[in-house]
Amino acid sequence: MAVTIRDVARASGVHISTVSRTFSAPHLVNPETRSRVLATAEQLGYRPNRAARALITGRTHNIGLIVADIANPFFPPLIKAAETHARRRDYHVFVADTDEDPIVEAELVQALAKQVDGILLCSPRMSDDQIEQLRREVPLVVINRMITGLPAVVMDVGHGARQAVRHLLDLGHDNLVYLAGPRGSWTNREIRRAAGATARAAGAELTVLGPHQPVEEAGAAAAEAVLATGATAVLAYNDLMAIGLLQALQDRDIAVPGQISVVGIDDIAYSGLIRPKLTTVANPTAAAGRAAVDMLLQQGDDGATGQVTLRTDLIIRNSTGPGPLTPAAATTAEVAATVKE
Amino acid sequence: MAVTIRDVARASGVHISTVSRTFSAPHLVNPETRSRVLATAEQLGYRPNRAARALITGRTHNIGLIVADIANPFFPPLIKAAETHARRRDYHVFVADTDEDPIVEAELVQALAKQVDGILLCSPRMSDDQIEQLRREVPLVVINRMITGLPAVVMDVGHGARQAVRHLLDLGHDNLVYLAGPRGSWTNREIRRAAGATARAAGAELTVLGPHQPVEEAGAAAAEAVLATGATAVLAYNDLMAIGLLQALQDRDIAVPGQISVVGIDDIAYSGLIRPKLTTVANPTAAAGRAAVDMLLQQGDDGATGQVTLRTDLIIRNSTGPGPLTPAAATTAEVAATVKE
DNA sequence: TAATCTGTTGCAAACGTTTGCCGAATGGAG
DNA sequence: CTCCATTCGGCAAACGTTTGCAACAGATTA
Repeated sequence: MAVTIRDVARASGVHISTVSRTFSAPHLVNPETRSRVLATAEQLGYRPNRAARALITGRTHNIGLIVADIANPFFPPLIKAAETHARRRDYHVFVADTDEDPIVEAELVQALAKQVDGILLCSPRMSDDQIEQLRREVPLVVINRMITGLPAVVMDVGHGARQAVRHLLDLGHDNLVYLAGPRGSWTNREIRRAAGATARAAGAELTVLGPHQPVEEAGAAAAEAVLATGATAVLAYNDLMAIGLLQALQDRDIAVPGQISVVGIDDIAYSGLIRPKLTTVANPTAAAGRAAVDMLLQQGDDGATGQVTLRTDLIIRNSTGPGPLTPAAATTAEVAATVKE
Repeated sequence: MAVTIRDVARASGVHISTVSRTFSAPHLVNPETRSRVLATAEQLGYRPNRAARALITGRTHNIGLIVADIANPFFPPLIKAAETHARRRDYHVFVADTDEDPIVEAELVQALAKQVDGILLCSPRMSDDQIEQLRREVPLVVINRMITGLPAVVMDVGHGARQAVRHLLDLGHDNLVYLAGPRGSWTNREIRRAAGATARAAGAELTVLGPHQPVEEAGAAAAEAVLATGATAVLAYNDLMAIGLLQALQDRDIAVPGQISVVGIDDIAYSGLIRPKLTTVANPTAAAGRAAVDMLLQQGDDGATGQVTLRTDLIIRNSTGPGPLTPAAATTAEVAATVKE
């Protein structure tokens, strides 16, 4: 059915090995022969069979990308960047969705292992042990999680979280809530730690509510609990939860930022589109995707297991405002000016 | 390095063909032998090599999914549903992004062809001819485009567009704008035709502005042109453009729906989160993804090339309101009640 | 008792490539 | 004219499976 290397060889009067070399080691074949082979190949519509090639070379030229939830707007920009970047290097990308389930996660890595040259693991929910185990079956790069000895690309969410809390403190809030993300999330632990430390250092209170699934519904559902704490400012694990919370507060006629300030994390596409515009911590997800691909593809050469950290930054918009400790005159903008380091 | 069928055979004292059959045709091997083989396989951590299997069976158990823009919020729910559904049937999914470029699109199909059992083509921008050409190289299912003779899953956007226009007419608008989508989009043509016909039948005016890239920026950029037409209601190719327009109007202090009504299409996740909440046409994208996968996997059996049409429906929210022809008393809700067929 | 059938297993070819090895042809140096 | 180096292309084995065919044993039938 399909046209193979053998057809091209026959049609151009050379041995199949010459055809093979024309494609995989052109410098080893006479320019004249080469162009003749190339011509007939083109004419016959020949395309190398990657499966066959993979069988003998051991390199598939495919990579896997495993994320918790494709529909979570945090991921698509990362997926897009990784795919485009990989393709530019002649790699194709399997994308798979674990639905936030660590078991599915592990199964997926194993199922994909034989079919790819490596796997990008985004925000994995597995245990460190499990991940280290899997790393022995297939090259891995972890995104958004730090595991010693494992190549990783992380966003320095701690930095962003500190900025966010300091921003709230400067605005005159001293009773804060952290709306926690899913169990098993490294990012969640980092934020929690950074936010907690920053609040404590300033003598402010920070209540942790959670864990929650990182979705709107969870943010909305947490509204009652948030109000019950009496806090005047909330930092959410991600924008989705922050937006859910915003909606729920709006439904209860609670003014944001008038009565409560809300900060998200991620800066997903539409956090600037809702009203009030969401103050949030911007993550360079596209850059992370590209960096992870590069890391994965270089991994074969030397066993160097770098860890790249990308900077995150607070973006002050309209969902945060003065708290109870602020002189009434101070505006958000004035206070915002002081937070810049 | 990796453990192969041969290792399992040696370790369990049988021929490799018996091991192979244990996995691919269990009924052909003695239950006793089978369990012994299974046990050693498990113990050795054997996993069949899909590339090798593909080489001889011709079936890769992979499918390709090609979309115009992963980061466009219309696609992720479709991708997610398709991937999950495919995996449940033991298929893995390559996802690729064409960046709205028909040339990249064609290249991708060819590059993926040898590596998959079929390809899902989402909202392709290629010409019909090109697609029919490619269909000869690899099984194809087209999503969001109707081409005679080709298996397809389409959303009946015409239906939704008619509903939307009728809704606007009923509200008392008689000067409408259609903010067109990208050149080469079947969906765009369908909407345009349906909206045009419906408006014309009612003696209303419908100006078409475009083509545009299906992104927010394009919607925002079109604001001036929209105002210049003097229209009081706008139907946009998709929610993204509608939202962009909404923002731009807001920036110019033009009230929505007070002065201009806006309708989107797609009902992406956040069209209900922005203010005013966007009136839009809901597309069953997840169902489309699943249907397309089913279609692709059944295609091998009989050459039956079905075409599935999924229903779309207008969702009335707050971005549409009474137009110049409406008695001041009529409220959106009242008018809305009349549009239901 | 012989013939036939059924169930289980081994044998070997095949899938489409890549690649180490070897021989042939060519060309320049001595 | 001989020798050596270099360039080029063919040969065949290998990658990890699947699968048609044949062999064999035991059971069933005539």
